[in-house]
Amino acid sequence: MSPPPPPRKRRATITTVAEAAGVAPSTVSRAFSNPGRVNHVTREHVLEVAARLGYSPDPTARALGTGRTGTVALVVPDITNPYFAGVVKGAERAAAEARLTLVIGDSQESPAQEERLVERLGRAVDGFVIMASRMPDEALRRAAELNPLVLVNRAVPGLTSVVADFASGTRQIVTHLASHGHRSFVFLGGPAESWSGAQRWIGLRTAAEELGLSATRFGPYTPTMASGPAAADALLTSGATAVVAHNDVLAIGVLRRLEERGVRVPEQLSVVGFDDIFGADFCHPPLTTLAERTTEAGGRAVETLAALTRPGAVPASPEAPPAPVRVLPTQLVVRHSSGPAPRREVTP
Amino acid sequence: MSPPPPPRKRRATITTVAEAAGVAPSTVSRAFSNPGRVNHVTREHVLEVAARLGYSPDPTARALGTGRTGTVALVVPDITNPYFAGVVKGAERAAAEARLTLVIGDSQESPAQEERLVERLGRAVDGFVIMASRMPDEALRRAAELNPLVLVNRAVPGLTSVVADFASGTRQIVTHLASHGHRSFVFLGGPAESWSGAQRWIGLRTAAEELGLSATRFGPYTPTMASGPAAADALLTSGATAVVAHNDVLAIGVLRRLEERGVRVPEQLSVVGFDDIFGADFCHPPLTTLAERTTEAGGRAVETLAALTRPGAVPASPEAPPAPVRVLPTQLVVRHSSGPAPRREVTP
DNA sequence: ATGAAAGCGCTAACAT
DNA sequence: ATGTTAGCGCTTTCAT
Repeated sequence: MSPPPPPRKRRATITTVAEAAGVAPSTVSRAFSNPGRVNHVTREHVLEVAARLGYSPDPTARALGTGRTGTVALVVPDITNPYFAGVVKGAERAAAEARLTLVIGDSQESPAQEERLVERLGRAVDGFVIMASRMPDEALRRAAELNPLVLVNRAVPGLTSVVADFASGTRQIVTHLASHGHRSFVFLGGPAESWSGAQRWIGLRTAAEELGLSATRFGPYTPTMASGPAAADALLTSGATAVVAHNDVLAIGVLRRLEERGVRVPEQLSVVGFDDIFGADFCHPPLTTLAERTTEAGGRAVETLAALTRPGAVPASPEAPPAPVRVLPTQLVVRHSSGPAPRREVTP
Repeated sequence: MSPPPPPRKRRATITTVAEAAGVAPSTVSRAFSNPGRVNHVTREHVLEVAARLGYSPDPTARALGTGRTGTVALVVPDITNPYFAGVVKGAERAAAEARLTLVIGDSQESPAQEERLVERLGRAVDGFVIMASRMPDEALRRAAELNPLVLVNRAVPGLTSVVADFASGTRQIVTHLASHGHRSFVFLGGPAESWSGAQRWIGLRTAAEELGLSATRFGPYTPTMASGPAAADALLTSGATAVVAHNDVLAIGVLRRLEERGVRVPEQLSVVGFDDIFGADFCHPPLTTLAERTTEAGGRAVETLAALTRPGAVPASPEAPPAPVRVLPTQLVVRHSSGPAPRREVTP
C-alpha cells in the first residue's frame, strides 16, 4: 500500500569530482564556470571525470554564493486561460535566447497567492515577469525592491512594464460598433483587481463619450465560461444591442448561453471580446475580439528582465529615472459575432 | 535608453534578525522551523523582530542543508495545449494541500529540453511530476534515481505513474463507430515519442480487430491546429468514413479544414478526438471525444509525490517492489461530430 | 531553553 | 595555472 521506494542515488559534488580528478575543488568550479582561467587539458580531464560521475553543478548552492540562479519566473493569474499561452511562448523563446530557465507560477486569480508565490520564489529566481498582476501597487513596489521585476499589462509608477495599447484598442471597438449603428453597449466587467480590466472600461467609456454612444458596466464577473450564463441573462434584461466582454472566455460563455436562449448573434445582439484566444476563431459564431501581441509582450518582458538581471545591472541608485513602460499595439479582429444594430420598432 | 535602476534592497538574514533580537542565529532558526523547541515568549519576540525587518527564511539556503525545498515541479510538453489545464489545476490543489509550492516547466515537446529542465530543476525542487513525458525510459529511470518522480500518462517499468485507461477508452470509441455502421477508420497519429499516442493506437487497433473494423494510421502529425489542413487533406484522399485524431486540437484543426473544403461532418465523415479540451464543446460541430480525468490525475500525481518526498520516505532500498501504476477511467463524450456512416452506393 | 560551531555545495578573493 | 580559505544563509549536533 505504501509508495514504492525507488532507491535514491546521492549526487556527486564538486569535492567528489575534485578528488577523483586529483585537483582542488576550485579547479573543478572554474572548469565549469570560468573556462579560460584553467588549463585546457586539465579542464578536459575534469570535465571527463565529472561526466563519468554524473556530476553537474548545483544551481542552488551556486546561487547561495553568487546570488544568481539563471532562472526567472513568469507568474500568471490563471495558466488555464488560453490567453496566457502567447505570453508563455514569447517568454520561453526569450528566456532560451538569454540562456535562462523559465518556471511558471500560477496565482489562481488570488492576490494573496500571488504574493506568496513571489515571496517564496524570490530567492530561487533571478527575477520575475508578472502578467496581469492582481497585487496592490504597494506590494508590487516592495517586491521590486527585492527582485528585478517586469510587469505585463499592469502599470505601476516607477516599475517597468509592457502593456497593450488599450486606449487605441477600445476606440477601435467602439468605432466598429458605432459604424454599425449601435447607440449604446454594455461592458461585462472582470475581476476588480484587474488593471487591464480597468483600462478596458476606461477606454471604452472615453471612446463611447467621444463617439456619442452610451456605455454601461455590468459585473464584476469571474472571467470563466461558467460566468457566461449569469452575464448573458443580465444582459438580456437590459435590452442592449451590443456587448463587450472583459475577455474572450467570458464572451464565449455568453455566446453559448445566448444560443441556448435562442438569441441570434449578431442579428439581435453583437458581442465583442478581448484577447483573441484559442477558440475565438472557431466558436459559434466566430468572435470579434481585440487581439494583443501577447507573444511579443512575453518576449519583450523577459528580454527586459534579462537586462535587469545581468551582472552589472542595477546597483542601488537612489535617484532612479521613471521606469519605461513599453506600449504594444492592439488590433481589432472582426469576425461574425458583431454586425449591424437591430432595427428598432419606430412608429412613422 | 538603459533599463531604469530601481534600487535593490538587501534582504534581512537570520543573523540580522538574531542581532536585532539579541539572540543566537540558531534560536531564530528554531523559532521558524522548530517551534516548541524554543521558549514561547522568545519565539514571539523573534517572530516580531523578523516581521519588522521583513525577514523570511531563504528556502534555497535551507535546502542546501536539509535537501528539502518545499517545491515540486510539474513538467508538461506544451503548456499552451488546453489539455494540460486540468492537470495543472489538480496539481495545484494537491500541492496547496500538501503545503508545497508548485512550479511549472514547459518542455515544448522536446525530449532534450525536457531533460535539461529536469536536470536543471533537480536540485531546486523536491520532486517532479512529469506529464506525458517524451524522454526515453532510460533517461526517466536515471532522473528517478536523483529525484522522487511520478509520471502521468506514461508508464515505465519500475516507476510510479498515473495513467488514463486508454484500453477502455479506445474500445468505447471503436464501439461507438461500429454501432454507427462504420467499417473502418483512420487514426491521425501524434508525436512518435508520445507514449499515450502509442497507447491510443494500440487500443484502437486492438478494439478494431475485435469488432471487425479496419484501422489505418496516418501521420505522425504535430498535435496543433496548424496540422489540421495537412491531416484533413490526407484523409480526404483516403475515402475514410471516420477519423480518430491523436487529440482534440488536431481534431479541431481537421474540422476547420473540412468545413473549408465543404465536407459535411458528421454526414460525410465522422471525427473523434481525445482529451475533451476547452473548445471541444463549442467548436463546430461540437466534438465527440474521449474525456480523461485530468484534474484527478494531476491531483493524485502530486499527492503521491508528496508522500514520496516526505522526510521519512524512500531510503535507498535495493529490492524495491514494482512501482504502482494507478489507472484512471476514461469516458467517451458523444457530441455532434460523429454519427452514422454515409451510405455506400451499393448495386442491388 | 539557548548558544557555539560545523557543514551543506559552491564561488571568489587571495596565495602560491 | 592551481590550491587554500573564507564565506553565502540556514540547520543541526553538541555543549552549556
